[in-house]
Amino acid sequence: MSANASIATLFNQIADALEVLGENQFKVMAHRKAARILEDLSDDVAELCKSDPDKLKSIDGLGASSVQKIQEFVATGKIKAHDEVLAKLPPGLIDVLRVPGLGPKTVKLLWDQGGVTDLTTLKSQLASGALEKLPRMGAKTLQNIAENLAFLETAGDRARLGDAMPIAETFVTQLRAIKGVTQAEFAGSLRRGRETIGDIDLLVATEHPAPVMQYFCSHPLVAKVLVSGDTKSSVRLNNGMQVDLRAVPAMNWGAALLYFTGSKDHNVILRERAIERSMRLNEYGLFADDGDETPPQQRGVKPVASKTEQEIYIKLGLEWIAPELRESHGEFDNNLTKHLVCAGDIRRELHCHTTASDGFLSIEQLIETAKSRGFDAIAITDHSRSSAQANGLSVERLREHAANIRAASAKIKGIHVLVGSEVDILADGHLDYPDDVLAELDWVVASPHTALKQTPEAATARLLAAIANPFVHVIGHPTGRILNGRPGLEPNMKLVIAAAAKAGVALEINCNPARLDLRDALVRAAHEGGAMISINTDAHDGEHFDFLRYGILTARRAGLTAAGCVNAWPWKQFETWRLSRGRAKSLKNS
DNA sequence: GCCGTTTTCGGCCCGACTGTTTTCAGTCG
Repeated sequence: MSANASIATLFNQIADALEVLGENQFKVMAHRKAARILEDLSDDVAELCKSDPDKLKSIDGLGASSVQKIQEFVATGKIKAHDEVLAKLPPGLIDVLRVPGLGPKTVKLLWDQGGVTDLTTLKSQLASGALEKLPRMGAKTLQNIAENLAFLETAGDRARLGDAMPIAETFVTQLRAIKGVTQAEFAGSLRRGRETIGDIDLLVATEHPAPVMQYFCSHPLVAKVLVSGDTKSSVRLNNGMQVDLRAVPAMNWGAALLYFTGSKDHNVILRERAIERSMRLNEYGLFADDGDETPPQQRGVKPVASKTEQEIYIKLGLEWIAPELRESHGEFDNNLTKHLVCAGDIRRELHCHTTASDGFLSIEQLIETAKSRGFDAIAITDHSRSSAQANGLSVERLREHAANIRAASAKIKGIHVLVGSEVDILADGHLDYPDDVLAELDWVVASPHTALKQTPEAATARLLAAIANPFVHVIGHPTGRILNGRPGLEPNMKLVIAAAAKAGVALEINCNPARLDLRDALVRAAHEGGAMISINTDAHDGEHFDFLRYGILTARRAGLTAAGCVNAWPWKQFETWRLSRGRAKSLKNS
């Protein structure tokens, strides 16, 4: 685990412990915010402590106390304040907070008066009936705790973006079909395009929410209704995923969509801007602050803005900010919305596989698929010889495959076909084919597939060696991570990005939702560091071309522009760059 | 704990829903 992730974990644990101990809630929130900042930070904090400690101190949300803790961890591997605050609680008590519905107050009560010290004692105390005499512990509450504890024991990780999106879209389509529903969208982290999703947030506009709530709670995918109110319901699906639905009148649509899209930190800043302008913002709208404590929407006060997100941003002195940027990462000072790359900008696919290695489409099918999507080119990049598990090509098979690709290309007009390879970057940084073989190719994606647990130093040297090879165009899925699977390489990305920028090698956003590699924060660092980005689906089948949307969301979260993405460049510009690498040959038919 | 174009002290977002309550505490997002 990186230092950033380790420290973020400790900060979250401090927050959990402080909360159970009943400490100031703003102190708790400050620790959680610091943890979020560390998780999203592209720089390695250990590196930063050494090379640029001032940058650490300048990060908004990290104060003197947090910086001191970070420096302490980097120097000693521990945080004294963490040890001290956790020593005040039984070792397993903060795990009890993970049970849905159990917050700090209840956990404190269970500990003080119920003999609960961890998840095991919670289970045994529930079974023994010892908790029944506690205040506010009725039969219903105890039953919910037992059910939620059982759920926690089987619950998996956060859902991947690519798993949550199709489910959300199914619901949205069905909700839109209900009479009286004028609008329906998914919101939350899904709309912001985060790589993993805690739960799916759905929003509908309707003047008649009752039938919508009834439809939702009785949906065939629903395993358990968690909450069901007049305007808000939550359910757990058969696959364990939680889905929340909120219904609002059409006139409140924009305010609600803004509110439920988040992020939390983005919304806090919006509300602060509202207060600075003598207004208040909630999920019903932006209202003039008249000093009355009762919420304005309950008094029939007409909002200043509420129907669309755009008009709310405008009244707050801002232009609309794309959901992918709403993470409080500088979007208020530098709103890149108008410049972000979008799916329509993508003109070519530069990493995909045929049946020659581990794909499911023939060369012809792959080319036709790319053509049908309106692409001007496709690079066919089957695996190299070391990827035996993926039926990687020997040099002989590669040459035969190349001839087959050129033959197919000659038959299919209207699209450029690049003969390429996804070449393994071996553990020591050597590529899986010798340079004279690479020189026969139009296009080279170099990717790590094995030895993904090597040290950061070895990983850095490995990627730098691949970048230094003059035949390489793109480093494919640079870290090799699998979401909810394996962490992958942890190279010094500052050095990798600088080298890629200098050499003119692109770094990939692999769109496969299990990968999304590079991840958003590293794409941001790469783009800002002057490295080119290549967004590729790594398609092994026709439908994998649809993964592009996930790569685009990741790119937009990073503030990537079309100009920074080689897949979006005009063909001539792309060719000039491609041919500048190694001795790649120009296409016969170009 | 963090922050500052009125502030180095005094604020820091707020509403829906549930369960246990006779008026509200706790959780969640």
